[in-house]
Amino acid sequence: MSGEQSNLSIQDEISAAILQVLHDAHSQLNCDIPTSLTLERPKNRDHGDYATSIALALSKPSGIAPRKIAEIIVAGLQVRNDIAALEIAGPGFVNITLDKSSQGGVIANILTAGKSFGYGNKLNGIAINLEFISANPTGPLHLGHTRWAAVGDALGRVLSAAGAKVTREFYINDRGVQMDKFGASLQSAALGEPRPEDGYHGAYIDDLSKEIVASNPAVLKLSGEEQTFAFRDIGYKLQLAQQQSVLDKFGTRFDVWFSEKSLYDNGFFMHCQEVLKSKGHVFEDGGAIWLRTTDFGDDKDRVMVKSDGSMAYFASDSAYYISKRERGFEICIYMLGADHHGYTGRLKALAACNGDDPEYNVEILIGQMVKIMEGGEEVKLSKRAGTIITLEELVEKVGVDAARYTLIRYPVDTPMVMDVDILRSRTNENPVYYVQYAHARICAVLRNATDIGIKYGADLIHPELLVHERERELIGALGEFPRVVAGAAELREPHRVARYVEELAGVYHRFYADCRVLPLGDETPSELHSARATLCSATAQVIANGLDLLGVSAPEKM
RNA sequence: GCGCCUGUAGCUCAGUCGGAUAGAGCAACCGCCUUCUAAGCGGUAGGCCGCAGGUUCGAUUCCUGCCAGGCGCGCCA
Repeated sequence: MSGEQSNLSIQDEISAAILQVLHDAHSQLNCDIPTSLTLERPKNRDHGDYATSIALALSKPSGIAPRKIAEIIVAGLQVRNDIAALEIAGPGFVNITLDKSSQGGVIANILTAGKSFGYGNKLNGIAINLEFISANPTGPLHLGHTRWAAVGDALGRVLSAAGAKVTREFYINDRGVQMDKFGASLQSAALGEPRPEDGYHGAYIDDLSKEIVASNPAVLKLSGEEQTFAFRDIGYKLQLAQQQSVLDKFGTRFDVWFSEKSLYDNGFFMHCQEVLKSKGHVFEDGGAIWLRTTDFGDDKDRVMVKSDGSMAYFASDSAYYISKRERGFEICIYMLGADHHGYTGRLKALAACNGDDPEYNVEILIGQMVKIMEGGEEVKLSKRAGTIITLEELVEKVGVDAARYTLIRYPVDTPMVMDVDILRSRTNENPVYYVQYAHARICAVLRNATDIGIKYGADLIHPELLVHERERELIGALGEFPRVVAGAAELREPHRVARYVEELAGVYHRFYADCRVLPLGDETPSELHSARATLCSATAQVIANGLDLLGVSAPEKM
C-alpha cells in the first residue's frame, strides 16, 4: 500500500475539485450532484488534456443552461495552479489543459511505484473465488478451455491488482459415468479391443493406455471391472497431471484443484442438503430429491438425488457452491462456455435458495465460441472424433505469448476467430508483437543511453521540457493506466488492459518517430535527453506492467 | 416455442455512467532508414454503426419490435 498522496492522480484531484465546486454551488443548482465523476480524455487534442460533460448532464435537473454551469466550474477551477487553460466549448463541455509541470507527477509516480504502478484498492479485501476451465480429467484441454486459461488467468491478475483477495480454482469433474467410460476406453485400447461406442475415441487414449501399462504392468493381470477401475484411476492421475503441466507451461496458475468427488467425503454433501432443506427449498417427488429453483426464476426445478439414489450433476453444483460460501468467498465467479449458458438461471437460483444475493454473490461470465482457421479453412472441433485442437497444439503452433494475447484481447462475449497462419507469422499483423516491440525498442534506447552516459531517473524528469505534442500525449496515456486496470477489474474485462497497452504502444511509436531521445552524433547531452530517456523508462514500466497483467512477456530484445 | 450472445470499413475487431468530426490492426495505394530496433512512422482511400420506431439538447451506446447468424433448453455429465 502506498500512501494517500501518491494514490491520488492529477485527474482524480481535478475531478474531486470539480465535484467540490458543484457542491459549493448546490444552492444555485438545486439538484443532486453526482458522487463521482470521470474526466474524459478527448480524442481531439484541441480539446485539451481532459474534458468533462458534467455541465450538460446537470443542465436538465437544475434547469440551468449548460454553458452557465460550465462557467461556474471554470470559475471554481481558476485558482488551481496545476491547470494551464480552461475552455468552455460547444454546448457546454469544459476542456482542461494541464500545466506542464503537473504532468511530471505521473512519471514520478510510475518510477516510484515500479511494478505496482496501476495497482489500486477498488476491490480491496473482497474475497473472490474465481473458477475457470474446470475440464473433465478425461482428455487434453481443448480450444474452449484455452480461452478461459488465458482470460481467467488474466482476470485473476487484474482482480488482484485491484486489491481483491482472489482464489483461483479448477473444479475437477472426477466423478460419475464419464469417468467409468474413460476407464473402459483406456482398458479396451490396452487390450486391443474395439472402444465402447459411447466412450472416448481420441488418439490420446491409445497413448495414455500405453503409458498406464508401461508404468503399471500389473494392471494387465487384473480383470473385468477391477481392471476398468484401475485404468480409470491411473489414467485420471496421468491425465490430470498432463493438464496441470500444460497449464503451468501456459502460465496459468491455480490455487486450488477442487475434486468433485471430495464433495461426497465425510458427509459434506449431506450437510449441504440439510442446509438447503433448512432454508425450505428442498422437496421430494417421484422418489427423487429436488431443489425448487423455480422459486427464484429458474425455468424448472432441479434434481439433486435421482430416484435410483445416484447423484445428479446438480447435486455437485449445489455442494460446491455451498463449499465456496462456507470457505468465506463473498463473490463466486464462474467462467463458463457458451454451451453452458443455460446454467446461469439455476446457479443464481441456487444462491438464492441458500439465502444469498444472486446478483452480488454469484457472477457468471459466458465465453463465446472460439473458431480456428488454418489454411483459409475452419478447423472443425470434435472431441469425440478426436480431431481436436488442444491447448498444447495451439501453443506449439503460435507460442504462449501470441496465444494468450490473442485470446485475451477480445471481450469474452464475442465469438472469435483465431487465424493460426496469421498468429504464426511474426509480423505485426499480430498485435502482441506491436506491443512487445515497443517495449523492446525502449529497452534498446535505454541500453544505448547507458552506454553513452545519458542518465535518467526520478530526479531527472524535467516536466517543463517535455512540451512536444507527442510527449504530452504519451504522458497523458501513461496516466490512464491505473484507471484502466480498475475498470478492467470492476467490469471483469481484462481485454481492456490489452487494448490499452496497444494504444500506449502506438503512442510511444509515434513519440519515438518525432522525438529524438538520444543525442545525435556529437551533439552535447542535455537535460532534454535525460528527460526523454526518463519518459521512456516510465513507458517501458507501464507496458511491462500491462503485459504482466495479461501473463504475456515483455522482452527486452526482439 | 422460450432463453443467452452477436450484427460497426474489403477482413479480424475496439468503442465504461448517452457526448464534440465513429476508431485500431491487416489488406490496397503513396511516401519516410547517411545516427536511438523500419516487427516502426506519416498520408490517401474505405462507413445508412443489421432494419424500423421510441426516449432527448444529443443515440453506435438506453427501450420496444423485426431480420440474420451462433449457442442452449435431460432424473446426461
